[in-house]
This record gives sequence, C-alpha cells and structure tokens, in this order.
Amino acid sequence: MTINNNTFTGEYSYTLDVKGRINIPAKFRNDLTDDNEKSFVITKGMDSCIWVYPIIVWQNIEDELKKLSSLSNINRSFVRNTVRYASMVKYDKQGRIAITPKLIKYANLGKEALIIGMVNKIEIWDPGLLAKTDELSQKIDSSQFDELANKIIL
Amino acid sequence: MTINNNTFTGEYSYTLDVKGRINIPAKFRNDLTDDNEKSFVITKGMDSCIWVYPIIVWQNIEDELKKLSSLSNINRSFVRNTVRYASMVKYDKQGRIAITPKLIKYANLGKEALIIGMVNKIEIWDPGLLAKTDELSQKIDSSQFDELANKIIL
DNA sequence: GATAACTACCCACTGCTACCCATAATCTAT
DNA sequence: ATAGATTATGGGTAGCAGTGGGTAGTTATC
Repeated sequence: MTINNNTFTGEYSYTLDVKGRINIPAKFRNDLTDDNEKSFVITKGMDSCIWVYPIIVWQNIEDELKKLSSLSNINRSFVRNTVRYASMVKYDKQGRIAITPKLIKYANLGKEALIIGMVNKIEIWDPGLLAKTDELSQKIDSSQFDELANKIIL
Repeated sequence: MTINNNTFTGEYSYTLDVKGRINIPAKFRNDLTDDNEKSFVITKGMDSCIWVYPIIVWQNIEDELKKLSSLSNINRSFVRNTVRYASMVKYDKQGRIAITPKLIKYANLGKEALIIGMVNKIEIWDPGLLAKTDELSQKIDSSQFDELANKIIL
C-alpha cells in the first residue's frame, strides 16, 4: 500500500557499486505506477545532487516547459542546466538503475549514497555534501522556513 | 465510542521491544478511520520526539508540499527537511508499528516510551526527555499562553 | 574484420523484515 | 464471579531486499 502514487518520502542509505549502479529503495519502486514501466528520468539537480523523476512526472514538466516562452530567463537556464543532462533509465531485476559517470562526478558520489524522497521526485546525495548543504540553508533562511512551516505543517 | 475521528488524546506508557516495535494504544487505533488502512506516517517531531500522523492527514501535507516549486532554494530545503525522515508504517496484527533506528536515536528512546495524543497527531517520547521539556516550557512567560487564549476557547 | 570495451541481463549469497503464532495480563459482559 | 474477548509483549521463520559478480551479445576502435 502506498500513500500517494509516484510520491516519495524518507531517507535511505545505499551503496553505489563499481559498475555505477545503485538500488532504488523497494518502497519507492512500489510507489511507482505501472505506466512508468519501471523507468525514471535522471538528471542534474539544482543542488549538488541527482534528481530522479518518474517518467510520467517528467513528461508533465516537459509539457510545462513547452508552454513557457524562451524569453523567460529562468526557463532558459532551467532547460540548459537540467533538461540537458536528462536521460531515461529502467531499473533491473534487482531494482537498480545505472548512473552515468557525468552525474556521478557532478554529485561527487563515492561508495556511500543517500537517497531521499522529495515528494514528486527522488534525490541522490553524497552524505557529506548533503550535511554541508543542510547546515548552510538552515543558517540562511530560518525565518522563511518558519513561515512555510506555519502554512503547511499541522 | 470515539469523540472525533482521527483525533487523539491521553497519555500511555508502552515498551519498545528489541526489534524496534511499539504498540499503538488500542484507543488510538479505534479512533483511526478505516480509510487510513491501519497506517500512519512517522517522522521527526520539532522537539526531540517522534510524530505519528494518520495517513489521510499526512496526505494533505504532501499535497501542499507538491505545490512548492523546486526552483526556489528555500522550498527545496524545506521539503527535504520535512519529508526526509517520514515513512509510512502499518500496524501489525498485534497493533504495533516498527520505528526506524534513525528515529529511535533521534528521540533517544530506550525500553520505556510515552505515547501522547496531540489531537490530530500522536507523539512518542522518552519519559525523561519529556519531563525535562515540560519543565522548560513551564518557565516560559505566561503571556504566551494569554496570546493563545485569544485564539482558542477552552 | 579482429579485438577491445561496454552494457544489459542473469545468478548467487546474506541479512533483515514482514508476517505468523504463543502467552500472559487486562477488560467486559452476563 | 467467571468465562470469553481483547490487549500487550515476546519470539520464530519464510521470503524478499540489497549487494556482488559473471557472461553473452552489442557497439566501438583500429
């Protein structure tokens, strides 16, 4: 049973093997609807992590992008930095996806990796980098943080 | 008989077994509506405790989180921190849920644990930590309670 | 066209967890 | 008061999840 379809929560620790493969947590695979055909789109995240989208979620993003004018600055840079590196991956019988060397390098991944559910997508992090990023963001935006928390969390 | 659906009150003392399982009080289970399918979402609380939400309550939180665009830095770190420790748990035939080692460590749980109804969610505490937190909050200026009094009639 | 490199797919091992059963204590109804 | 039901806790186990490694078939290179 799942909370919501194609929706991911929780943090898991997994190992990246010498072939560049990493396991997608069984929970996440179960949350994935069948029309995704066991496939994700992996790409560069906006922090130093890898973003993993279910393909039908990614399709929505592409549709939205098509509607946006290229005159928009933010749109151009999002397309350039994110979409550019996107590639489709299907997980194997053991539930693993292969990560391209470019993305492994970008996310500074070693043997240990953290996989985090981010509601509509998944993030893959180097543990050290995530800790550092966390620390930074909490120092900077605590007031905006509280504002969001008051709005959303019961 | 229940007062309100998915609404929890009262304090109960339970034991965490060696497998990290803890009983959800029978009264709370009875208060849980069927559409939750015997499932909760457990996550880090704001004090050093564990928050336990009925699934349908958590779904509202997820829906709100989905509306936040990942283009914004603050949104990304907020979603990450909110969802990172959240996982769905279903209670077994005996009415127990399994608590992840990470959360046990965070809440500093030993064998004894207090389970407290917090209206729309449940809190799990180490008894010593709760006592200490209680003591601290008693010292807080009573003017803050006066402020609350303007919002809620008891 | 021969060889090297790579990738997709397959198999194997280990440890854990979800599920089951057992038992004692407590509650409930007649 | 007593029998039956429910609740709280402990423990065993089959099956699966996570990980490593092998190989055949495909693509790239010279």
